[in-house]
Amino acid sequence: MKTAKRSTPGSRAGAASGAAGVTIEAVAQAAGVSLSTVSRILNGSAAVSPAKAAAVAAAIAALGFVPNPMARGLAGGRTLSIGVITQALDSPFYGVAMRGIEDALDPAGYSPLFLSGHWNAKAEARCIDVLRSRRVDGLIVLHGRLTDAALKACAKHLPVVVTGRDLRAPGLFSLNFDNFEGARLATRHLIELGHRRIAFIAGDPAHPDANERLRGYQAELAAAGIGFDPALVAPGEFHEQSGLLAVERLFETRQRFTAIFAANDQMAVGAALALHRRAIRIPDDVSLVGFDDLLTSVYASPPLSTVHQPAYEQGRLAAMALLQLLAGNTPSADVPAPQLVARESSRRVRG
Amino acid sequence: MKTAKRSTPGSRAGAASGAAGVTIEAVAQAAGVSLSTVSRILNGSAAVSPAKAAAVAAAIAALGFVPNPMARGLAGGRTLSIGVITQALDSPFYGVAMRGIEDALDPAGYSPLFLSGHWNAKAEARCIDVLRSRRVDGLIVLHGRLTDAALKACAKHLPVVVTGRDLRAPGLFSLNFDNFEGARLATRHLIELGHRRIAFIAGDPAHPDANERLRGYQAELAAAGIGFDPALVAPGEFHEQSGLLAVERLFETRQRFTAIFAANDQMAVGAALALHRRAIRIPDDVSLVGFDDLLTSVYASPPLSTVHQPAYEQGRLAAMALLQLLAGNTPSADVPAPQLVARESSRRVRG
DNA sequence: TTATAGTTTGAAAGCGCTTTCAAAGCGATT
DNA sequence: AATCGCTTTGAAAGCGCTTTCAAACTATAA
Repeated sequence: MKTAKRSTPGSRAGAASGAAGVTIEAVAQAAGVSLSTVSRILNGSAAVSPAKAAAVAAAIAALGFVPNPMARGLAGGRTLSIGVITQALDSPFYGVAMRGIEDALDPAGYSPLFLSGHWNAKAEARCIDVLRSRRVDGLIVLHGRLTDAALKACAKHLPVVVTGRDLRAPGLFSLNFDNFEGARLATRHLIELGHRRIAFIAGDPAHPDANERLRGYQAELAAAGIGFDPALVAPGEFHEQSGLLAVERLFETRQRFTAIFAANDQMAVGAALALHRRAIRIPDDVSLVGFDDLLTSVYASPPLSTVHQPAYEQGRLAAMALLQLLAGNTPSADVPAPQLVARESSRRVRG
Repeated sequence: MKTAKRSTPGSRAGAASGAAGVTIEAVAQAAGVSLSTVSRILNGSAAVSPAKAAAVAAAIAALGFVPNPMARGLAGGRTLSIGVITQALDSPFYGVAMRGIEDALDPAGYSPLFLSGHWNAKAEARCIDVLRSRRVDGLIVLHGRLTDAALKACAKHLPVVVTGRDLRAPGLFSLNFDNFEGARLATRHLIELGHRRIAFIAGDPAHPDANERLRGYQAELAAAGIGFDPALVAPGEFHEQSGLLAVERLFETRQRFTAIFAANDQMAVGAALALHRRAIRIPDDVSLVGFDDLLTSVYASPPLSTVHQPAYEQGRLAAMALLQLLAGNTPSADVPAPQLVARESSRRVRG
């Protein structure tokens, strides 16, 4: 069978649809030019007479030729695939970013290759090895745990775009969201509603975003002349369970507060459940504000007031920046500023 | 630079970590055997003397050799990559299945290649073309919209595993979940709690699962001697908004019911919001049961009673079945039976 | 008209691997 | 000791493409 296939190169049993199996050689033959000329047209790597270019274009269209990414990769050309290191495939936040990446890459003919780093620098390093062995043309790292130095080193071989930090290096572009300002917005919202005792559920301190959000909370409190009370800050880990536990802890230590600001929506949801369990009504008894604006937050009961973080846009912008890098341009990207989305989980404090 | 690289094949500027750039030739040289022998050992494609095998293994370890998937793919061997057609990268349900796939594939050395079909047969067909041009070794289709015939045709070239249907063909394995039984379980749960007027929020009728769930609801009603009232069935489309709208419609048409069974959790969440808006308490005034058991359902307020669907397991089993197919075995897989998870959104009907 | 520089083109090498093919090795058989 | 059949091994072809190199043009200047 293999033998048969080899002896009749054209007989690839035509793909279901499309026409995998059509090689560059077939195109060259059909167009009456050499193999190299076709390649040059494909890659725009050298000038070719308009006449031949037209003939080749026609042949490509007629035969439905699609270049084989494997062969391209092997030969040292582009593979048209982009490695993406995400943290978890089922993350409600990164999932949306992944969709943004896919949508931006697709029209350019690139395919993303997603690997999970599991919030773990070692795993991410492994991902990079796999991705490089697969000859990806570029790399997008979504909020990686890798050190800046490791990322810079990687960028020496491969264009890299990273989200969640500010880093500038050759072949490296970074995209960040203003978490500090976002947290100020959330806190200000609560203050404007008359709240003075605002509890804060912090995120994983290993995560720079978490610290920025805490800083924003403190800064806005200070700006409003409200003293910062460390007892009102409950540690969390960015997942639902930790939000629930944080609220439990707040009650156990007998804190008094009229509002809670959770450093992300997942913890806010956990917090909401803790309140629900104690028959504390949102927003009548306690106002609740989250951060991220996950898809699900719109349909929480009540719908969650939160700071919108443009996950889709971040993914899309990261991909577009990488495309720019690949094209040899200097990318630029305007990550939308944080915006408060006031829904039904926050209201004026009861006088 | 290119020239320099080529003229000194070994000088690949050593990868950051690992050692991409070590070729099979280097291994052969180090082990004092021929290139083909190394390949044979790598693929187990022929008997090799133990002495040489040991020498090669040692050389591989010493050099940190990792086969180049591109070259393998080109040469007609395996690429160690598996195409996965999912519906949306940010789906709370498929995301978990994707994680299951990743976890099962990783230890076997395979990498998944995720593409979204957007619930659309045409898009899926395109995905298959891309995947085949990338020479994936196998295909996993998560609840595809492709016809059975298209899938079977595809399986002629490539091992295929598909979820969400029952289909048997050479090179094709399918995995299904018992939606009918799951819906019976949910309905029975409500009936056992004393509910007689149970509204049903249906899913997208284009989706076989949706119809199975409706059938299950009807069957269990019949089994309990409760007449089926079509007016109690509100159409939905499997997303939150449609769940909310469905409840609105139920109220507009002045239906009376003490419980709602939504064909998935996302619609249940939408329904919960609609009830919340009307100050109808769950479960005190109306019981609510969903289907799927999404991660987020545990933290809904109140936590949602639902039918657990093993998304992670389905992903994992699909991947393992494909691995079996690849190994030339006949796969088998036991998708766990549906299980009702009674949480706090359902309770005994008020006498 | 002929030499000169620039442009377009094709042949061929090579990317790293798998696989065929035939040669070599080896023990068993007569 | 010579032969047969089996297993192990290496050389070489080829997967589909990119890229170098040099040949073949073309236009321009002398």
